[in-house]
Amino acid sequence: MTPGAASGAEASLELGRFLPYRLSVAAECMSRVFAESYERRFGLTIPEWRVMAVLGQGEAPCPTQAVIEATEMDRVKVSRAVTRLVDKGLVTRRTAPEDQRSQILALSRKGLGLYRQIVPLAHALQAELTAGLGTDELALLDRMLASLHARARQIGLR
Amino acid sequence: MTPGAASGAEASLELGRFLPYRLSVAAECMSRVFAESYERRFGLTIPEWRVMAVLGQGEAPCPTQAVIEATEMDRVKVSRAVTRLVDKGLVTRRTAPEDQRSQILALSRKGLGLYRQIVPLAHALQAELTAGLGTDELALLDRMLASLHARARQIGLR
DNA sequence: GCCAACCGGTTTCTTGTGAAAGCATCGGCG
DNA sequence: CGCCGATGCTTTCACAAGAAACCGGTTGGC
Repeated sequence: MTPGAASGAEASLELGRFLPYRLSVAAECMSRVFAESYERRFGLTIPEWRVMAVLGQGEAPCPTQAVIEATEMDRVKVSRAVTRLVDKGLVTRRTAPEDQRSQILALSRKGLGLYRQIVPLAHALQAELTAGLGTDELALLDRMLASLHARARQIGLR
Repeated sequence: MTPGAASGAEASLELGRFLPYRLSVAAECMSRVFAESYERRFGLTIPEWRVMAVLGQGEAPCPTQAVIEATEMDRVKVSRAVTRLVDKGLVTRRTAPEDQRSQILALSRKGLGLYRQIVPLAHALQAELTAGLGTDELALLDRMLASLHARARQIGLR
């Protein structure tokens, strides 16, 4: 922190040291890298990938609602991603027997195959990005992101 | 890290532990909080606020190009944000004498007034969000974000 | 000087997003 | 049973974002 500016009430603000900005820019840049990679190699968008990621982990069929929660994405976004994935034959969608409104999603055989191709790439890309950081640092990063996320969420809902 | 999953080549991937996802979700959530606050209290969008933040720091008139670089935003985004700010009377725009293509931007008196209102709020909100973290941790976070950003950028440009 | 490539910035066009409305189903309560 | 609010998901609508085309203005090579 700049000498003579210890309190939280400075008159000026350097964007480059402003956390929300830093976080947003870093996240965006990172997302772009992944988005491009997924798009180029697998023809997937990030929302589509996120849905597949949820369906792939555990491989259990899963109601849409659970996907919405697990991906933290908008209902609409999920709905559209699922539609596209079904069109591509990567995901199956059947209405739940016990509640006809809800839908049970699962990876198709083809989808599972693709998922198994993507996962190693995702891990590799993540490793490449985090190469400069130690595992203990990464653990701390994780905790900090969780803390920031939780607080933002708390403030966000009024 | 999960026991028995030390290498980077796991068969599965838990979205909740996947850094780009975590980062993206946290940043988005945080942005929403700020966006809502800026909008509600000052009628500004985040792109608009970023432009003002750059113009406010140092208060020196500044060519558009510099704003584009400092905010890491798209040319188009900046162009539109500036237009709106000029319409609102918060920013002045004159063509540079030495190069008629380029434009020199600055906060108007009114804009500077608003800027001085926003800065303390921004700091306060940031403080609230980071309340759970120590200053040393925050410094580390800053370094890690820089590292991730730099690597992503490097990978990004082919 | 003149023309072509270039550059700063805006406009156009396509696409993705989320809020709100819509549609179908479900569960509770009279 | 039959209504009515709640719920799961989709569609519509308005708008923001970025790619590419565009429009002066500038610069460098001849």
